[in-house]
Amino acid sequence: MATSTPNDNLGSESPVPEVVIQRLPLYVRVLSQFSSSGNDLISSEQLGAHLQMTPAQIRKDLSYFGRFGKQGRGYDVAMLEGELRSIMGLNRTWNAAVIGMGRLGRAVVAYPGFAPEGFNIIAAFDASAEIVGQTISGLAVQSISQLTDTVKNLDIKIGIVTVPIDHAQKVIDALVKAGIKSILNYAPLSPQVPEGVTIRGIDPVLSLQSMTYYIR
Amino acid sequence: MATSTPNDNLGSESPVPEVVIQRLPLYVRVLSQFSSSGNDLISSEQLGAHLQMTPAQIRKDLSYFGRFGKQGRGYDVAMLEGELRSIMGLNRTWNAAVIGMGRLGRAVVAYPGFAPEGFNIIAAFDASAEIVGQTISGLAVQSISQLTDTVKNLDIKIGIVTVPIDHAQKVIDALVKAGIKSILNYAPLSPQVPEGVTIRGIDPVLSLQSMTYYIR
DNA sequence: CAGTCTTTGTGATACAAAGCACACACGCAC
DNA sequence: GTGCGTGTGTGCTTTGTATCACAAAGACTG
Repeated sequence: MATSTPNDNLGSESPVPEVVIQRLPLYVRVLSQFSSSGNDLISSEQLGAHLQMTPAQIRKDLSYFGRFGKQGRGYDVAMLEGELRSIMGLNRTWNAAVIGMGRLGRAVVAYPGFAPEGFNIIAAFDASAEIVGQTISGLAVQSISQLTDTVKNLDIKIGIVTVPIDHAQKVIDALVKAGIKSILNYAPLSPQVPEGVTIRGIDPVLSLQSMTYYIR
Repeated sequence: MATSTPNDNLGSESPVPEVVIQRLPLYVRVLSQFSSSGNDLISSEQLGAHLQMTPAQIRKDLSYFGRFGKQGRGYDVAMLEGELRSIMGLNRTWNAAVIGMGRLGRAVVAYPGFAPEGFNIIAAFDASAEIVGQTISGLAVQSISQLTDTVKNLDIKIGIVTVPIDHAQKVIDALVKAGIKSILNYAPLSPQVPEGVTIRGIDPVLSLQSMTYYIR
């Protein structure tokens, strides 16, 4: 779905294309699979086969960040995974907050896939007075009015938006105002965010809609 | 996440770039919002403002399919939405099956967002003998061995994969073998699919991982 | 340790997508 | 019906991304 990200030409930092950044987590994933299946060396060819992309593209992508391979042998799986995690900021944990504790929000806080990857949901918010105060999956649901304070106090860096569509933009604005720079949006709208804030949308309907074209 | 799609140079049909196809549902969404807020004319400028993209790109995208606007006025909202829906194959309903009736599969079949957009989940499958036979959200869970038959009998065109990662590739292969050409994959792996099959992944972790780079 | 084989890293090249800018179509006013 | 304002559709240019292809680096072989 729609994504927006810093163009990142601030100063002279990374001129690394956004697409490349989006592929790195894929590499990390394949590498971790690969290493747990006993291999400790991998070639760009093998990596490419797993991801259905060309070896050249993988080498190009990696070359934005350094020289991690050895000619004639390939890449040390564990080492490359570590390097990529470090580049991406994945060798640490990140605190996240979920806003919207309806059906979807409950599913998100209960989802067991975040924590193992270092994403800890440590706060939950809702607008409804009936839900505020409840404990859901071990989280005490707070009022949205406490958002800014809690974000500051708990060092929350990521906001996950699971409110109904008609509240979504307001909530996103509030997150931005609270200083959040990374937002994961489950609401089916095209959100407006200022430059410098990255937002990614999760929207299965949009994915389905873009597939029917090919089977029409 | 990883997507794969027909390169679509079959015969001499549409040389329409994949990215364009992925944007059309966004246009449809904004148009439907816009019309329900009383407007019946929209310019590429306004559309662009909503989606944070340039007017020129929108006009270019639309020009792949025809000339829908009127100079000096813009686009008739309802008409354009209708045209786009027709182009995308969204002016009909599509039958879908969910494979994997664990936590995630249950959430998917219970999700109320699919049906209003014409995606009807009319079959559910699972490998576990305990789950097969249960009725979940009104669907009688079937054994995966019945997949091919049911797909044929019920005219199912879309497969939604919600099985654990270590079964996902097998299930995807089974769907492909059953003739499914559109797959929505919730399992966190990079699936292998033959050409001619479109697969889209829903993976919040991947989205989070590609955001941390910018706030590292 | 020379020769061969493999696989990287990367400049050069080809391809694809986005943006610009303007001619032209349409609507409206007078 | 002439003239003006607005916004489309699109050829051309610019920007961005992927691929090619090859030199150089390491490993292994006898």
